[in-house]
Amino acid sequence: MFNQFRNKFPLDDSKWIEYTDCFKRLEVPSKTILLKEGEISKKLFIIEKGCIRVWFNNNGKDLTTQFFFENQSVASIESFMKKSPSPASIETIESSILWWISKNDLDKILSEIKEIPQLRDRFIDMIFERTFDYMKYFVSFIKDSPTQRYLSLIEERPQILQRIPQHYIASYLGITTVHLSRIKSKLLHRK
Amino acid sequence: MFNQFRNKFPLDDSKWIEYTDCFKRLEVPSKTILLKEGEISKKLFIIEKGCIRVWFNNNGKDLTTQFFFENQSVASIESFMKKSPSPASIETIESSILWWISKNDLDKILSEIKEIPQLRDRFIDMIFERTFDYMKYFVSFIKDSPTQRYLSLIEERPQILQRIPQHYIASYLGITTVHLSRIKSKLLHRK
DNA sequence: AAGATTTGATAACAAATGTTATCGTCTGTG
DNA sequence: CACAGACGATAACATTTGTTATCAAATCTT
Repeated sequence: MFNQFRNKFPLDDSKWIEYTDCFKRLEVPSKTILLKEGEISKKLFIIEKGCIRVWFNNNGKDLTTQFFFENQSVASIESFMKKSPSPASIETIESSILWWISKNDLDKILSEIKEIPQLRDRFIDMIFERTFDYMKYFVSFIKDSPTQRYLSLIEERPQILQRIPQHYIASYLGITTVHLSRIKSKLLHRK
Repeated sequence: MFNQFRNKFPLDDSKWIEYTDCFKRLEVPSKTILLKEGEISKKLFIIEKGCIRVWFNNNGKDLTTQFFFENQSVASIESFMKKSPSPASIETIESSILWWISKNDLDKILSEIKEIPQLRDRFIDMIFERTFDYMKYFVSFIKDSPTQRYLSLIEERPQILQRIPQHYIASYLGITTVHLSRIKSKLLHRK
């Protein structure tokens, strides 16, 4: 699982083994809740196989804000960094194989690798990228109609359309399943 | 203008003078465009007096995403950091007194102060805070109705209600001025 | 102070989106 | 194989929000 990263990091072997030993394997069925809204996020997950969504509960309706697939890492970042209650839940969509690391272990690793300047800068860049991603989401949500957002999904993240059940996609687009059905049917008949 | 920060930074006097000399004063009337959509952001502004909005042009309609007041700093961050065309414009709302620093000068200062660990960590924290702010905006937009968003504005940022013309507020809430009028009138008559 | 511009309210109508209910299909499980 | 539950389409109706137009008040300019 981690060998793909092995030669990207200038660490000696003993450190490398110490770090990778911090990760534990976890196999779970679909619809497993990995973090519940209100809890404090103490684990960072990496997906070996499967997919995961992050969602908010709003008066019983759920609102999905992100999907994650193989090789991506998932946590409720704000909760994870600040030890505050998570505003969102994290849940598997398919049955999945995951690896997780505790916040304690990750903190230790991060404080050590921050001394390596190129990794430190890389880390800062990553945080910026995350910020810019949120900006993009935000702007698209308030600028574009649901139809436009659906079309961009088709263009930019076809994997979502293929693997994710439609009611989660509707929730991701911020609309009801009924409305998503209407959008699809309109697009079909116009062609 | 900068003396309020003087004792927060462990810099010797010559460095302090060198750094503050990088800032230039600028006095502008209202509705001055400081950065145009599509341009590359090369200046970071700090507001001594006045207020500023950041907005996107979407098919002629504008969509305001942020307001800034006294003592806040403003730039199209993504454009500023990555030297990419800015997706947003920056414009004064009131006539304003500003201080600005060029990206070159700021980069020089940042690379120097990053060597001071506590400032470096502070800088990383600031970036995280910015990320969390965007998350909050984003979530509120997709979770709450315009009426709820308007009520939160009253609660959390009354300054905006007092100083900002209503059509910019409507644009900030993602609705038309007509609809904002309706919301206000409904709230009034219900009380 | 007169006229122009900006700002905000309101009404009438149109378009987008939500709600509820029904039905058919698919899929997994016993 | 049968059946329950999940998933998706569609219709009818309700609600929200946008569009266009008009008017009044406030503010700015000269």
